[in-house]
Amino acid sequence: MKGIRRLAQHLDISIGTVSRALNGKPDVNEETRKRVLEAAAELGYVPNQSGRSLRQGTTNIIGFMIQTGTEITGQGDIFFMSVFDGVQAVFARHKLDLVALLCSSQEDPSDYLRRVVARGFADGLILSATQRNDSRIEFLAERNIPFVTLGRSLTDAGQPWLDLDFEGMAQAAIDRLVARGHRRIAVTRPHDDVNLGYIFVDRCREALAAHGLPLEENLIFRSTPNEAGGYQIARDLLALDKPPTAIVLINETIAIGFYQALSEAGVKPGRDIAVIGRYSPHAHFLSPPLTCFRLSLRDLGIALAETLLSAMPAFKDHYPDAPANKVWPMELVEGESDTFRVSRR
Amino acid sequence: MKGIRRLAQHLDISIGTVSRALNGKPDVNEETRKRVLEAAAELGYVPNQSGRSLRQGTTNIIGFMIQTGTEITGQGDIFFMSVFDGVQAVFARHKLDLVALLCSSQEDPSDYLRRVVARGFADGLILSATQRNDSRIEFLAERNIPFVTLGRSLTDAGQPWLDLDFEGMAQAAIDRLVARGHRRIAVTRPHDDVNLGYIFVDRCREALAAHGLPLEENLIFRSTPNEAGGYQIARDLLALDKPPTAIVLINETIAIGFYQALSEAGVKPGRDIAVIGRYSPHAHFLSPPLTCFRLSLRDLGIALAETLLSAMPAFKDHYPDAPANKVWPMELVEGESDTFRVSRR
DNA sequence: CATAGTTCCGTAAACGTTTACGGTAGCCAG
DNA sequence: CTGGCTACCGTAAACGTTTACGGAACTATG
Repeated sequence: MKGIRRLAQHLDISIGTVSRALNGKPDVNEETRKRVLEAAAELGYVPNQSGRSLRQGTTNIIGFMIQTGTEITGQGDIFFMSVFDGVQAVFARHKLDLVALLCSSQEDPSDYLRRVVARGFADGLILSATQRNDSRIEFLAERNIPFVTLGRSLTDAGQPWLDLDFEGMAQAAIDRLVARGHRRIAVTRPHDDVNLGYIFVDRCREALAAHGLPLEENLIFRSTPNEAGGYQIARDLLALDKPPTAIVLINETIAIGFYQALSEAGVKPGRDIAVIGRYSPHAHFLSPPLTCFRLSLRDLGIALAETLLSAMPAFKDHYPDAPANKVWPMELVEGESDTFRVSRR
Repeated sequence: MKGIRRLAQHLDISIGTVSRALNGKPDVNEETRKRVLEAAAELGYVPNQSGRSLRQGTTNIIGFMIQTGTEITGQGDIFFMSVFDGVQAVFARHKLDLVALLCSSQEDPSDYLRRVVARGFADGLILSATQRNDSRIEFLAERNIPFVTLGRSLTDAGQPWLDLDFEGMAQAAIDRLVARGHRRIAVTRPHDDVNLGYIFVDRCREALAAHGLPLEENLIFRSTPNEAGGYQIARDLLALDKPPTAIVLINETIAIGFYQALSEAGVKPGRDIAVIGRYSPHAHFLSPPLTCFRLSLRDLGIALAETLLSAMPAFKDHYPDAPANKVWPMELVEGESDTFRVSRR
């Protein structure tokens, strides 16, 4: 005899009463409920997840899908760990558990979803590393599986999404650099599948145009979102006949490699070139400290969770005014990497 | 009508045959199997996970438990993403899925296990951030849930474990530095709960003793395993009356902050002090490049998976000679941060 | 032709829960 | 005493699978 039956037998009451007692249902004497809870603790009983979700049609699990093995966004684990923490803070209130669904770099993300999610593994999903065209979105929308994406996509099934405010960052960075006299400003972008590259570069172009300046095509640097990519960018940049006087880095970790390549060439950020980047724990420990855009990842996680829950019928009424779409603002952290000014002539 | 019944009705055969056909059981005509598979693809049928695991008593899911919100090990996401990738490479062969179980920093890890794992959520577990005394180990051992830990623990229930070879690193680093004339060598360690600190420091002490040298207590630096921790260490170190001439850093990211604090004081690694650390993608992009110990995280993941499977009855015979315990060797990557020599006098 | 063996398939039980439903006992009002 | 209400509890069905078992239809063997 196992499970709830064992508990019921031990207490000499029916399994129905045991179940009701454990789940806080009303139709049970407070005295017996107390006995049940005590016995459950004593015997170490925990309800079987499969039995429960089979009956209820719900798993109380939310999946956060991330890809392993590759670096798509260059957002390190610090990034995810912080976001996770915010998400969990919300889910804990509803007895939901968060797990990270790890899609191997060997497997197509949509196949992965079909394999694991379509079997009723999770009640809802958070998608990260959203692609510019993302078939996962259609897949989930067709099946009516609640989800929210971290990152906008051209694929639009009316899904909720949150994203970082790359437009705001582009606008603020360009305005700031132009105000300091820069006229030839470089920007970086990740590879073609990543939507934020388009969003960011387009807005940089607009912001420059508003000042009557062009975004020169050879000043748009494409790279992998890691240290080596930043290193390569700096090398390419310095090899130009007429290098730019300022640059905006879109990824976090590329700053490290970028600084190093500059250093090897005797070029110093803030003195010889203006650099603006993204915050990461190391940003403050570069020489000079990186001027960068930061946001609260924990708060972002909280917002992700609330937006997802507002898309789930069972929790919708708890979050009446959670935004379905939102760009998350970033704040500027002043460093000394962008103090280089260009005088008008 | 839903699920397998719908499929069976559509094909006008029994659900038993459908199930056998889908699961590759022998007692089914190849012709009908073909029809079933086609119909399943057409109707988009995927078996329900709860129903299946309720019946089989197995979930085909392996959990990799990590803690969110806090930085315990200072191993970034790059660390986990790479390990995950190796683990998945093995699991894919057995149709096992890997998910990361995210334990909030707000919750006790053992309570977490009780809540989610004890309900039959996963068939096996990989534990990371193993503590010096870790109650999770007892909990899992009592319940006969197969698991392997990444990191040794004093808590010994005969569980399999893998760990990085901190002894080998300590020995090689100390020998190398002593050979270059250093006699006052500092080491770092994480906070008290983390076992590797004891392992590492103890071996450093032994290695020094073999050369007739002491490990001075005030040259053991304790810090958080992040950039800020490294910064603080360097500040404390430079403030000493008689700073050491060499240091071995046990965490990956502390090197960045350490370098920065040195730089601010005009002290240069390789020229004024010898530094040896741990590999991370940024190690090569520091100035000068960090001499560090590296290992293949993907291979480590593969070994973790194989060791876990060899502890699971259902897969034991596939991995007859997977080691139950192993320290994973690290290789030295030569940089220029440890070229500083001290002449005997 | 009888028997045994093989191949394939259908039936039904089982996994561990939750929950709709009905029933009993006690109480109170008429 | 009757009827209705409340409080509590037991029964059994249901969730979607897998699989042991048995049986039907053939084939092969003697």
